[in-house]
Amino acid sequence: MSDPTPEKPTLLVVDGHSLAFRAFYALPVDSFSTRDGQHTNAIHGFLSMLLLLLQNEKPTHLAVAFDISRHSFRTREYPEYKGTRNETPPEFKGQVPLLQEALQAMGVRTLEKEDFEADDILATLAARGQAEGYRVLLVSGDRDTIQLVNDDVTLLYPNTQGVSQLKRYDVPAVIERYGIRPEQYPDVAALVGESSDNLIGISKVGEKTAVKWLGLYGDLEGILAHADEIKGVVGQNLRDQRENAERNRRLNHLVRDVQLDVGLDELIAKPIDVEAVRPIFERLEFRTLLERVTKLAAGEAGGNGNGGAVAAAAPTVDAAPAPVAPMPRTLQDEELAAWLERAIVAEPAGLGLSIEIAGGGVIGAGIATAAETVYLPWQPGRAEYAPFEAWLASDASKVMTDAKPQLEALARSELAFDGLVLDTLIAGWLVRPNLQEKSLADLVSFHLGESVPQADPALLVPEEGTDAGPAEYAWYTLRLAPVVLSRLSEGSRRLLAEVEMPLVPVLAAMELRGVTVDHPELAALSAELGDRAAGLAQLAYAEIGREVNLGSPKQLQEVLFDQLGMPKTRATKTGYTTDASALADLQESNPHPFLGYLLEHRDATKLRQIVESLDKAIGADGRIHTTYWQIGAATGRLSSNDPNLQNIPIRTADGRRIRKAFRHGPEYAELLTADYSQIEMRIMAHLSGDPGLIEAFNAGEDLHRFVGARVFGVDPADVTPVMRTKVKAMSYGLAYGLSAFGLSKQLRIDRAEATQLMKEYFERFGAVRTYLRSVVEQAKIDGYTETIFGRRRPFPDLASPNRVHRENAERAALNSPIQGSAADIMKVAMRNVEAALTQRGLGSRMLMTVHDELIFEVAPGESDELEEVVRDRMAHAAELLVPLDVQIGRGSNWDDAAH
DNA sequence: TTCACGACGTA
DNA sequence: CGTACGTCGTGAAG
Repeated sequence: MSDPTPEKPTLLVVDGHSLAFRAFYALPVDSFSTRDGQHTNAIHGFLSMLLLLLQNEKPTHLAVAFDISRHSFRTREYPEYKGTRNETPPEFKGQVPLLQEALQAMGVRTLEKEDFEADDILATLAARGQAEGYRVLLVSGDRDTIQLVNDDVTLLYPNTQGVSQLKRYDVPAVIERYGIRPEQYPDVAALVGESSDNLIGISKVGEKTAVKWLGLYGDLEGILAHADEIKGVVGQNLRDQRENAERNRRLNHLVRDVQLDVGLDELIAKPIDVEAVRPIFERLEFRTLLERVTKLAAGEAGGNGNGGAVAAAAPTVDAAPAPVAPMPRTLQDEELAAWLERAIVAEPAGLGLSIEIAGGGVIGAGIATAAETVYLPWQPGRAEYAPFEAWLASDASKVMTDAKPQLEALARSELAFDGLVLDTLIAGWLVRPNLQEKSLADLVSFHLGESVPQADPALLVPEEGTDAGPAEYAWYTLRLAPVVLSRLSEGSRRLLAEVEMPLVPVLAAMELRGVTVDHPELAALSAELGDRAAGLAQLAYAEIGREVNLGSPKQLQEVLFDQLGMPKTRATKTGYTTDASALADLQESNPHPFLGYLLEHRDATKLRQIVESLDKAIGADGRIHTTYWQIGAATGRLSSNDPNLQNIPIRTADGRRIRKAFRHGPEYAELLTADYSQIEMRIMAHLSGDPGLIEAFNAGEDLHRFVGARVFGVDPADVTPVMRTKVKAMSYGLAYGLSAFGLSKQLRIDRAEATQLMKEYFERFGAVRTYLRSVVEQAKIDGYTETIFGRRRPFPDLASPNRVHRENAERAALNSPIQGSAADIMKVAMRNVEAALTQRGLGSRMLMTVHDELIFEVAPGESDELEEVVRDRMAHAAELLVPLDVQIGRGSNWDDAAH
């Protein structure tokens, strides 16, 4: 392709900050840190990329440019410039000086200039290099550098994800991809705006319009000169907002004559002195990179293009392009059967599979081995796909990404399915439960350092036929499998295989079943709550003599603090809180009827919202089908959405009326609910091994009464309700990292009493305190916490120098093994209950889960057997030092079935 | 139309 | 200055 002109020297200039930042997001921060906790992913990614560039491009001259600060002449002209950028992540910040140190050791010149950005240095060196007869290669992640491309200057631009696969932009490439010449790019960007720089363009003007105008009028100046001729809303917007475009154009113009106190001859690329590099690389624990440097220095660089042993997302340049999915073939009948037979042998760990869905049903499927892919445009009743259907139904191993919706589509299309051995989305979540990767594309980007082909959003004129289809998805899924699995601990792999994967079809079945909800009941309740809210609003208005929007915290603040002159409450980002507890405090200190009406109005409208959204979610079958998000919570819990069935009110009588609308279907006899009682406290007892707490559970009497008796030194019979309440709040608060301050606030007691209460508690249950401390200590050593079942959750912020961040992380770390173990136990229970119901051939079905509760639809005559099975499977989902107590209730609706 | 925020429902 | 979620309406930005 690009044939380096041998007689010209090559000047390579890299935008250090932007590439390091790309690398930071491309590589897993968890996988790249030193024993003493220094994050190194950005440094590693950057250097890995640089080494490949050195190897492949063989530059004769080399420099890396950095920004000195966020401030430059641009921010002086326009303070909002780049103002939307978030705070630099702390994990990234410390890496830049280390990177500079490493570059220095490698003999690479770094450049920076007060008041300018790195891209201005690139522009300046590009101009100089061209003038002095160099071939110039620029590496930058900032699109503004496109303007620098010309016959002698080529831009290497990272993909949307990371620093792998640098795209090579020479003049033809820019024209092909963007439809304009490089020097026209800033005009387009000025019109369109650049949100990442906080530069607002002309409203309604996108890239297509901008390119069209450039074709008509040549450049921005010409466009503005003819602004009067442009019709319609966009023309008016252009005339109204031309200052935006003019300002953007001034700001995105790169300065090409920055005063740099360095000559090009000082940028000569020197051979790397391995011994000079060794100390810093060893400090960064870069073994593989040191080997690569050694090889490069020894001139052995060649063959091994992608640096095989690099742990993750090995950056590649043109010489080692990312693998491309094989062209899918379409097979039928015997040919399909034969292919499947061979494929199963070729991929003993399973074939990649991706189901194509439309209208809820199956319309196609992609199947992949490492070397081949097949696409099947499936339709019901087509005999030519019988071998595929047989394979689907068999227990032959399948690897999928986000299998659940696909399993549901298969079920709707009446295709039997078995053999799911791995869902890479779930596996990826176990690697990084704090959830960055929510899709196949995210996984491919993170774990493979590649991007799934898709219409490039940066394209001014979209290409056609570049989108990946089911066959490609299946192929990427298959390639992800070993990489993701290799990043899991043994315990996590077991959790995946034995808990998470078996749960996928269980959740799919629950979602398909849904739950019957009574529409007339909800409609009546909604109307009643609506009337009540309206009445309360009128009463509230009367109190203040005007109408405000009671749902607007902003307007409420005016009423409370300006009009009524109440004392200021806790500060929020945008003013002062008007939340329920603050209003209750105000009611005590400054009683006013308005406050009461407001609180009641809030209750009524909130409930009405919930009722309305539930009502809207009732399907044609009279049932609500939620979606459980298996990777929804970092602790391991499930989340429920669309609608969320895990936050249905229960605490108030009106709230419980909503639960009364949850019914059993007509073929069923009743609902059954089963919940773990005090599961988190039991897990605390187990994990801490506290003899007192264990005794409390084994004694089988009321836990809080037992604990209260110990704490207050009285007989269990003499524990008063007040004492019980205090102890209960204390016990539950412990698992959340509650402080004496928080406890005093919640119980409305003074600090001293709260402190005393905690002291007494820990004197009687000392192992609990020891355990809670040890969780955080161990997490600081390991960087993660672990549940009873081996589920891990990393806590990078435990090392944060920011006290607020660090203490937040400490509380979360404290809670994680407890909440997470409870989630593990419930998942095991669900797997086992579902299996038992199937095995016994019961008609009763599991419908819902709410963290520590399961809800079933009971088939006629099965009540007792179901209760027995459910109780048994839930109670024995885990063997702890204390028994797991399961409370079961039955009734014709969810509320009646509770307790 | 999209987004951040405050508020609030559950475990 | 108590963990984990999802959803709603508002108001500002687009």
